[in-house]
Amino acid sequence: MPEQLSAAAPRRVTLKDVARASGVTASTVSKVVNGRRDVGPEARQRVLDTIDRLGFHPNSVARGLRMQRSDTLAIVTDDLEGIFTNAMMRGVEDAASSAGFGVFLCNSYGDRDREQLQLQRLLDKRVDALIFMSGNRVGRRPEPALPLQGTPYVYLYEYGDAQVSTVLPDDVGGGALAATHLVDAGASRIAFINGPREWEATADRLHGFTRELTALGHPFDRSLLRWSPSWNAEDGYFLANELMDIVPDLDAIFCGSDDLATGAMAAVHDRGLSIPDDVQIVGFDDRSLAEHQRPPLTTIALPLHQMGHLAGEQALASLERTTAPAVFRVPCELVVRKSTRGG
Amino acid sequence: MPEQLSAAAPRRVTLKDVARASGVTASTVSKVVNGRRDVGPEARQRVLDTIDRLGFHPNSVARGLRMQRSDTLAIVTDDLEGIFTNAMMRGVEDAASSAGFGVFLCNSYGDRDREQLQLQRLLDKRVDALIFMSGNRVGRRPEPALPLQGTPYVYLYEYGDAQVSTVLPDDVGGGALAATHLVDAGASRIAFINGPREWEATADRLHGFTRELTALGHPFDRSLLRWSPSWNAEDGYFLANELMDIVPDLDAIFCGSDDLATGAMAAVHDRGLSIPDDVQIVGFDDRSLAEHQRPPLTTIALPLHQMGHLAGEQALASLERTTAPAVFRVPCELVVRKSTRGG
DNA sequence: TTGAAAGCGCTACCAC
DNA sequence: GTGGTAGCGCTTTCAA
Repeated sequence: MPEQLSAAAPRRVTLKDVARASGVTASTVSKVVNGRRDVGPEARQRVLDTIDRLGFHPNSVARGLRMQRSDTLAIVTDDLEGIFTNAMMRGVEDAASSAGFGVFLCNSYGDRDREQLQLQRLLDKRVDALIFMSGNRVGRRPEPALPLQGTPYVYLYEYGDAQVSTVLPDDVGGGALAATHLVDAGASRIAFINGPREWEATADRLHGFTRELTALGHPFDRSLLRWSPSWNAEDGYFLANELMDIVPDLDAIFCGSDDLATGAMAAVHDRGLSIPDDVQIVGFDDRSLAEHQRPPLTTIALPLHQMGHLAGEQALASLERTTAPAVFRVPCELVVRKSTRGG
Repeated sequence: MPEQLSAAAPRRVTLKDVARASGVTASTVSKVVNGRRDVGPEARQRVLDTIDRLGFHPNSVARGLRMQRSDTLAIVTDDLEGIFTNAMMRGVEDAASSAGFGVFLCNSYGDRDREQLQLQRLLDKRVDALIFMSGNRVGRRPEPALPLQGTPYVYLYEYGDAQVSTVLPDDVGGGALAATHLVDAGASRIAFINGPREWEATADRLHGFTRELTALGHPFDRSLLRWSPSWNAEDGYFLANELMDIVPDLDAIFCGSDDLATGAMAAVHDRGLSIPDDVQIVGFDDRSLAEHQRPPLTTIALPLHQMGHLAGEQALASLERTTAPAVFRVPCELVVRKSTRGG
C-alpha cells in the first residue's frame, strides 16, 4: 500500500521521524530543537541536517499541551469596527508577532453574555494573556464577564477598577500640545469646541489645554468653551457659527475631533473667511480625513499604534509576573498641516 | 502543605478530576461531554452534576492534539489598516464565532518573507483553515508564500490563479445599480468619474454601468467618462470641474468612491449649483463619511460584512472537503440619501 | 552526552 | 453501558 496516497494532506513530520532518521531518540532531537547545551556536536549536526532535509517544524499544539502555554494573546473588543480599533490592533499584532506570539480576535459587541462565551473559549484554548480593548469610548468597564483563572490581562483604550495594567492616550498632554501650538502660531482669541462631557477624555483635554494656556500667559477665556453633544461635523459647524457670532475677532478654534474640526472649517468658509489667515483650526485624532481637508488639517494625533504595541508588550510582560501593574499614558503627537500658521 | 497556596493560578479541573469525583472513568466522562449515546442515564446525570459543581471545561489544546484539529481560522492580510478590513474581519469573526471557532489575526504588510514566517507559525499552531484578505486593493495575488500542507484556504477581496474559493464584491452589479437609480431619478446627462484603471474593479463597474444604461434606453456618452488617477477627493474635485466646464447641462455624476464623490460635491457647490436639484451625485463604498456629507451622499455600499461572513463560512465549509471551490460575487447595495432625487 | 519513561488532557477502540 | 489501554507530539527528569 502506497504511503502517500492523498497528496492533499500528507502526514506531517514529527520529532520522532527526525529522531529515527538521524539515529537518535526523541529526547535528543527535542534538546537540539530547544537549543539545549547537553548534546554532542556531531549528534547535534546530524539532527540539524535531518530537520532541514525533512522540513520538520515542531507542533505547537503538542508543545502547548506539554508546556502549559500557547504563545497566544487575545484581543477582546466591544467594537471591532470602531474607527480606532484598526490601528491599535496593528500595534498589538506587531508586538505579539515580534515575540513569536499569535493573536486571537474576539468581538463581544459590548454584550456581556457574548463576552462570557468568548472568554470561556479563550480560556479553553489556554491563551496566555488577554487584552481588553474598547472600540468606541474611553470609560470604565466592568470586571471581565468571567473569572479569568489567573490568566493575566491588560486594558487598552479603556480602564476598570481592578489592579490591571492600562494603556491610554495622554489626553492632558494632547490638550497642552494644541495650546502651545496655537500660541506659537500667534493666535490670541482661542475657542475650544470640546467633545461630549460624558467622555472622560474631554475633561483631561480641557485641563491640559487651559493649564498650558495659562502657563503661556494667555489664560483661557471660559466663555469660548463649548461642549459638543457629539463628535460630529454637524455639531462642529453649528458651534463654530455660534462662537463666531458672539466673538467676531475669534482667530483660532481647537476642536475635540477631526470631525468637529471639519464642521468648523465649513463654518469658517461659509463666512468667506480664510483658514488659517483669519481663523486657525486644530483638530484631534488624526483620522485619514484630516489630511484631505482643504486646507489639510493640523491636528493632535492619537498614538493608536504605539498604544496597541505597548498593550501587547505589557500583556507579554505580564507572563513573567515580575512587574507591577501600571497605567500608561502614551503621548499624543502634534501634526502640523495647513490649517494653522505654525510649523 | 496547603494545596492552593497561590490563588492566582489554581490548577484547572480536568476530565480525570471529574471522573474521580463522579466515580466513573475518564472514558465515560469524555462520552458525556461529547454527547455520546452509549452512557447510562444515571451515570450521565452524575457526571453532568459533577461537571457543573466543579466547573469543568475541556482543554481545547489537549483535544486539539488528539483530534488533529484546532477549531481555529486565521486571517492573513496585507494591510490591517486598510479602510475596508475592519468590516470584513467582523464578518469573518461572526461566522467563525457562531461555529465555535476562534480566529487568528496576522498582518504580513504585503511582505513575502513576513507572510512566510506568519504562515509557518499558523501551520505550527495547526489552524484548520486560512483566509487571505486584501486590505487595500483588489487584484491577483501570488501563491501563498509557503506550501500549505493541505490546509485549506480562501481568498477574500482578492484572488489568485489557484483553484481556490474566492469572495469578491459584485462590481458589475454595483455599476448597474447606480445606472438604474440615476435614470429612475430623472438624470439624463450622466458622467462617470471612475477609479484608477489598474484596479480590476473599475472595469467591472464601468461595464455594469454602461450596459445597464443601454438596457434602460439611455446609452452612455463615452465622452463623459473620466479615469481618475486616484480614489481621492482632490481628483474628484478636479475632474468634476473639468466635466462641468465641457458639458454645462450635466445633471448627474457617478463616482467610483465616496472620496471622489466628496470632491465632486465640493466642485458643484463652488459653482453655486445645488445638489441634487442641479446635479445629482452617487458615490461608491458607503464609508462613514458618506452619510455625513451635506447633503448626505447616495452611494453604492460594498457588502463588506457579508463578504467576510461568507469567506468565514467557506473556510469552515472547506473543512468538510465536500464542496468544490467557487468564486462568489456578493451583491452591492444601493443606499439612497439626499444627493439624488430617487427613493 | 544520551535515552528510557512518564505525562500534559483528551478521545477512541475494543474488550468485557 | 462501562472502563482499560493506547496514543496524539512534545518536554523533562533521571539513570546509565
